[in-house]
Amino acid sequence: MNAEQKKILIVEDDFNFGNILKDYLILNDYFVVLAKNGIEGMEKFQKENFDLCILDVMMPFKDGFTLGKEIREKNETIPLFFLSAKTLKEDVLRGFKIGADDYLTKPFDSEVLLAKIKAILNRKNFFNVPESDVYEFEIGKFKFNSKLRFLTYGGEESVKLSPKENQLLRLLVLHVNDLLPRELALNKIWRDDSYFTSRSMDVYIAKLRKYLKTDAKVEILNIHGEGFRLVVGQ
Amino acid sequence: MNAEQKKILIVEDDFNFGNILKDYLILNDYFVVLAKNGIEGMEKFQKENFDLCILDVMMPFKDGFTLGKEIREKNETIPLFFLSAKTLKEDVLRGFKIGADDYLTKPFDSEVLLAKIKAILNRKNFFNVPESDVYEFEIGKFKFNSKLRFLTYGGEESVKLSPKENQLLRLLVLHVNDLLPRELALNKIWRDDSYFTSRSMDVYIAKLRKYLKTDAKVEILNIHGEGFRLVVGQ
DNA sequence: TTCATAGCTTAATGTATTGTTAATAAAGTT
DNA sequence: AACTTTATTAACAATACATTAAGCTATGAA
Repeated sequence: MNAEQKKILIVEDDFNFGNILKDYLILNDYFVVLAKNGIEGMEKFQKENFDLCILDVMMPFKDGFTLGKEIREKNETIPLFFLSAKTLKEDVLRGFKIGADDYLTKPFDSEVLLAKIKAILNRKNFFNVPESDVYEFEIGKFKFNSKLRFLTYGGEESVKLSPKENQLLRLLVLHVNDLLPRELALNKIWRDDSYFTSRSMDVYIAKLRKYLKTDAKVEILNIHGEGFRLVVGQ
Repeated sequence: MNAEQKKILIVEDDFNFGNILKDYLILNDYFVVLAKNGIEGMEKFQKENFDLCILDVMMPFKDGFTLGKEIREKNETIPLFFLSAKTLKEDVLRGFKIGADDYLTKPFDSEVLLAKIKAILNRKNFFNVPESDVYEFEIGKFKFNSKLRFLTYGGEESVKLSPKENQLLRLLVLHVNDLLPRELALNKIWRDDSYFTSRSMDVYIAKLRKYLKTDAKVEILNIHGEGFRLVVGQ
């Protein structure tokens, strides 16, 4: 996949239908992961960052509603589409109650689905952060390598960063002098924005501040209620 | 209205249908404004902050698509629902292209509409997104950044602004040297103009005056019974 | 398998920020 | 003068954040 492509997770137990849908979306330049059931769907959801989930409702082991609910608990913002042959009002209502962005009844028009996907993914929101392949950064007098996970000050005295420290610092650097919204970091790194992950993030901010305090010109500022901001003085 | 209610703008030329819809939503605890056509719809949209717009597609003078487009230009994130008797695929696609969040064909089930409204308004998606791309301003010798919520004087000595201070100053700046009607600020920021919110606004005016007094050429004047005016001397 | 440990989460505690309301004074209007 | 509107400061409660420490858990070495 290339960095600009949006990632879509499809969870669909009907092998044929799932693959047709997958191919159609790939043809339209999305990066698609297909899971065969709810269990697998949750696993794949946890493993990487998706921009959208399309869930079939009727599936063995774990149905789409249950899966959708679990995903919604982990991530309050990711768009969810339900697919179903059931056109019962109760089901539709249930879908929206879980926090669906749309409920499509089979058969549906693929062009309309595509339009809906586009509309929701092109919407301007701060979760649309382009991926980047860059992994070497300068932060004041520090050098930060996010691939090898270390931080050096003036060419020596290297600090090893843990995976989470590393990811957080990386996100901060990618937004230098600008706002890194709290929710963005939680969604990207923790894949879950609950009270506790938010506390956890605070702990990591404290750790990073400790590492960075050797250079007085480098600071992590808080913007109350919004997020953090890595400032590098000239 | 009370400040917790979500505000919905309905634009619908069919008087009966519009009123039924309005009453139904009011019954479900929304604050609703009904406009009879596209022109009036745009006027009302400009006056206060809505959380959602429901637009009928076929209307005289200005159709729903045109209005939707204009609203989208002003506000990239507000949820838009289109209502139409036309079920033509081309129309649906056109709606989504404009940036619709949903396209409902009449007749539709009111419970389903309600579920969709709830789902989209309870979503934590869009609240934090800056309303506009312009967020850097000069006020005399001050620099004001409404995205990062700070105010600097002569390049240093930065004052952090709280969300409310920030919104108020932003509105004042957007009306520099001109009247910012009290009512407008209350509707936009407090979403409610009662006695208490008005007192609250006075408190914020006092705070801003304190921040701005370093530059004698910058003043917030009161226009008795009308509102405030941010004056910047040459 | 057991053990040590790095890495992460949760708890505990303290501090800061924010927005509303109150209290009181001052200014403007009629 | 009587009334309304605005000014300013302060008290308060509700959140949000900061920091340190303690408690888990998965991983890999022995």
